[in-house]
Amino acid sequence: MAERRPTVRDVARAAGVSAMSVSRVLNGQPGVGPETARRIEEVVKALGFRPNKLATTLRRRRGMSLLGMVVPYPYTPLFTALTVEVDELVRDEGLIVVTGSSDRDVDQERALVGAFIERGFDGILLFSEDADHRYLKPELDSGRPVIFLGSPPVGVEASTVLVDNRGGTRDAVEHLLRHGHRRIGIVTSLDMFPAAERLAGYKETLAREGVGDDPSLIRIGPITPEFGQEAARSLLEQDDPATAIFSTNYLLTRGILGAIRAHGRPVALIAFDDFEAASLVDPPITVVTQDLPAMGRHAAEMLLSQLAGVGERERPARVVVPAHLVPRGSGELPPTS
Amino acid sequence: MAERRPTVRDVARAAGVSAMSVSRVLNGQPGVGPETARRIEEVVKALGFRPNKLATTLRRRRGMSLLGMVVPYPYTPLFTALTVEVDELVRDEGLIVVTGSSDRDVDQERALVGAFIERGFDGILLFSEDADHRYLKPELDSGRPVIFLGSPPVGVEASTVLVDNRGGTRDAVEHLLRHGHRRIGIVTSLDMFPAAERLAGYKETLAREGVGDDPSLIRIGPITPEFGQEAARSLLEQDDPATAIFSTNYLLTRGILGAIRAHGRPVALIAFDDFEAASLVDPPITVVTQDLPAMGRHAAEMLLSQLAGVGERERPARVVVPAHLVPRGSGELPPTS
DNA sequence: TCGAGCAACGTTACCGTTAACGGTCGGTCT
DNA sequence: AGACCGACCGTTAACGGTAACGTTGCTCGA
Repeated sequence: MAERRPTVRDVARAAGVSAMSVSRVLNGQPGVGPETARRIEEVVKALGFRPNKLATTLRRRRGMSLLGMVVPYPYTPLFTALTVEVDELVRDEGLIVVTGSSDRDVDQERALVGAFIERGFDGILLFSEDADHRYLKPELDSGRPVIFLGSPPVGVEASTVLVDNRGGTRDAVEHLLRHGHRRIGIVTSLDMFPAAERLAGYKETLAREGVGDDPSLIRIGPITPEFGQEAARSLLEQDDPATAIFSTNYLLTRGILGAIRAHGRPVALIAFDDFEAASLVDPPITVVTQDLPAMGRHAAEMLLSQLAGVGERERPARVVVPAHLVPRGSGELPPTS
Repeated sequence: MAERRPTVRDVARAAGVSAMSVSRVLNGQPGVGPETARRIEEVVKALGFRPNKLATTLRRRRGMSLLGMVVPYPYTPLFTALTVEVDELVRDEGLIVVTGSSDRDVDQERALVGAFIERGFDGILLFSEDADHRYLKPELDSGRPVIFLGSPPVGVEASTVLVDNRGGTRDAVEHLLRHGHRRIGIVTSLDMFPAAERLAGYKETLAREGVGDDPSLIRIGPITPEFGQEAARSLLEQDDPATAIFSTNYLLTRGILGAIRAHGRPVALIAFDDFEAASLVDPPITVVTQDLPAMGRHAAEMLLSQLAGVGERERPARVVVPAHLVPRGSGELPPTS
């Protein structure tokens, strides 16, 4: 019952040396004779000694070997793919990646970030929906890596990996134009940086192509399937309806799919962000995907580089990864109304 | 640059008291006069002091306030729903839930569990695919809660939340029989406890209903979409083919859906585990769902109860939550061949 | 008036590890 | 021979917080 785990002192006593020699052997430091080292290693094995990471981290002021990823909603394929990618790249350094969800709640997001910091996490990957990150300034100054993913930090400087939201949107809109559409509806929200960027890309592209944006084709609301459904329904049923829909978010897309099905006739659709069901439904959904492996690679690189250069704070980096159009069927439908 | 965060001692000095009084105020312990407490609280706020959880945990020997969930593959809806449920139930206790994936690798699973333990996680939620858990005995003896989800521990005793795999399978098979099927194929694997249970339930039910199981209707292989696809294809194209398919796992289901589509004609299908695309495809997929909120509730209860009764080890509990058949269309198709 | 009792603190020590520093000892160089 | 060196190892004191225990001073009853 409730046995204590052995400590360096226990090992030291059993081996007839000081705790310091044990520590040296464990960390591969010089200054211990081969015979002594051998004896210590034997005792370590015999007692099943494992160093206490809390104590080590407390003493060394770093080294929990934990990376925390904060995502706004529970683990969609998007975040998952990224986590997996980062995980593979940092595993060699002995780093563990864990994920927590803020559930789209800013307070919860801050609480989670704070929890990670308090607990000595070595770095944080942050898909933030917060509109102010100044509370992170002390941490950033202290040199702890916080990498922003998807949207840039507000009020502080930090390394960031963004997606080419405008470019991806431009490709989608041009794709629809090329297939004969002139009335392209967009369903989006404004409270997230990516969504706002995508709306901007939509307007830009239509303007550049001489189509002009019609307010009656724009639906802005909460990021929920319910809003997506209602928005798509009204786009399709209004006077002078949309012949194609561009969705800026997966949750909206889910609602839009329901509306299109209820509508009866197929409607052209391009959705930002790939999702598993996209190729299972009929017709398969044309999507704009973010280059997640690239995002993960950059994020991992930034993290490792900042962890290596302890103390001295690096100049924050910022990269933008491309977004790719993946034609699958739904985006190639001609106008029908 | 690289400023240190304030410590209790800094606070104490600034407030003109001892570190211990600060500690008492922070933990709501008695023994500090109201005026002194007020002054301390002011200084705490002014310095932005936040206690160092590592130091606290090291001293108190518990209290990282972290729960780790280990899942075999990255965050499918199944695990996600459970995490969310647990998260809500333990949040009041100040506990944070994070998730890590073993990526279906037993070594990785053990490494992750070990990492959580070393880092002072207060409890572990384990969706294990390991065939031996004796390595956890010391931890269980020490009183740290490890809750097994989905499959029971092997070689040790620990609290467990299981799903009624046999019951759910029975409902599915009976459902298909009721719709006129006599040749019901099953696609499954054996290396996981739930899959084995589901196969057993399948055989049991067929036997009880006087149909008898035909080896040519059983496909056992790795849990991958590729195998699912190949298995379904052969089930549908062999002599005396299956008229209905029962899938025991989501990854298999994905492959099976592809095979059915390639097959051309609709085929009755019931899949274990719900998934998002299930209601988006045509026809919508009839599934057997696990009662995840109930699982989460039980798991959280077990955890909290074990955390409350520190030291003394509780008798391991075991509960089985029901599985429900959700008819959506694909399971109600009649035999066609 | 003494001291029992308690509130309000401070001191010490410890959690487990390691950085910084010191000491010892055998050997080399001049 | 004495100075000097480096390899090996131990001692001390942190890291940040708090349990356990002391200390102080005050109140209040006998």
